[in-house]
Amino acid sequence: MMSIILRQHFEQLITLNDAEFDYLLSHFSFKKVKRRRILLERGDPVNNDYFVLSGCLKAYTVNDLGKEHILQFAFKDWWISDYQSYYKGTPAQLYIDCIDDAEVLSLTIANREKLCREFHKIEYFFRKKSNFGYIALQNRILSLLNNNVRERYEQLILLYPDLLEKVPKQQVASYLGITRETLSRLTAPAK
Amino acid sequence: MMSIILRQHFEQLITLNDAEFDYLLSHFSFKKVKRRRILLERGDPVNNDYFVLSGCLKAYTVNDLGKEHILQFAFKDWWISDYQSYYKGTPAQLYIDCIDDAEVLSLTIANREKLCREFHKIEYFFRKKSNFGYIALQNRILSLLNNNVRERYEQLILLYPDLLEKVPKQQVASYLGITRETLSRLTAPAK
DNA sequence: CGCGCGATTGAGTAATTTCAAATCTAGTGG
DNA sequence: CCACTAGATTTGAAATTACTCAATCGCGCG
Repeated sequence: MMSIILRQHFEQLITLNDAEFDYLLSHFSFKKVKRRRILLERGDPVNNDYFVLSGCLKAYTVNDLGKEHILQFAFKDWWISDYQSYYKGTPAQLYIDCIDDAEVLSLTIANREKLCREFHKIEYFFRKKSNFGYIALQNRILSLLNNNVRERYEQLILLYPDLLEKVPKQQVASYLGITRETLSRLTAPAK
Repeated sequence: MMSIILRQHFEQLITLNDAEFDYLLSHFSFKKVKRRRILLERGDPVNNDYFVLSGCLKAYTVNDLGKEHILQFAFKDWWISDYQSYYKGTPAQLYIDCIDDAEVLSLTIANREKLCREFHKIEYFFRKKSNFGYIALQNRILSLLNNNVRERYEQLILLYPDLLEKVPKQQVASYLGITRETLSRLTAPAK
């Protein structure tokens, strides 16, 4: 079953015996999502954090002018949600769409907290995951502050070499905070 | 003593009796830092996470052209470090300077992990802190992606109304990812 | 075949940076 | 108390970068 992906994911940081993993898994629910389906819309209650088994998703905002800005992508082994609203119980600020047919395991905030209470090592796991996430976001901020558009693009491709195969260029542009035209000119042959 | 600040900080999320708090506190060391002193330089080993009791610090990078980009400020009740290097044990990428005479409590990574191992509720505390930090960084990224310079500035002042009293404007500009000249023109009387 | 989406290209425009110089301010020493 | 200085801020003008708008191209899917 696909749940082996979740188990391996947890076992990168902690060890679980079969009974523990089964118990853990029982707190998730499995879901298939089709390409272009919307998983979450602004204003919705944010009931779940999604662990991606396969496929590809994006979380983004839409501004007054209707422009999308992508906060994160999520592929196999990644988590995605509107965390602000998930943790605080407020309505979603973000949208989450399926870019490519996906399978996810969703975890409610209540179940997450329950697991953390019941198992010290799961609390440890999520602390570490959050630490790594924090570091990744700091690096993204530094990249936005320090680097020009070309450098940001090159760093991104270095970090995720197969991103362009998974995601349309205009969405990469949106993630970088530039227009699709500017990205297109970046990758165009040096005039 | 100043340590009451630390206790209240922890007690926002968990409860500690006197013995527990004393034990916790014994894992920190107190330090005074003078204005303009450098607490951490690129290449240093990152031994500590700093909890600020008073004063003001900044964490920043310096690029090839010698330009500073401020990743975070830290005032009373905040934590500051080069987390990537702190958690991974690699040499510092960031600088940390004292903007205003400060008192801090420092916590080594070994002591942090020890406390988390020994007290489930401290693990809980740091998980929650990391979650909140993650959310704050996501919001900063969204602000960088979604908003123009004026909007970013206005949001920042809304979020930290007394920032300008604590920090020179050029450092606010550096935090926003713009030049001091641009910030100056923002705040200039509408021509 | 044709539609729709994504990507590219060109031209003009807007925002921000760069560089240079002038001004202001707080703290220091005489 | 005043003059001096270093740091911080402001202002101006030119250069650069990215954006907007518009048109075109390409391609896969139904």
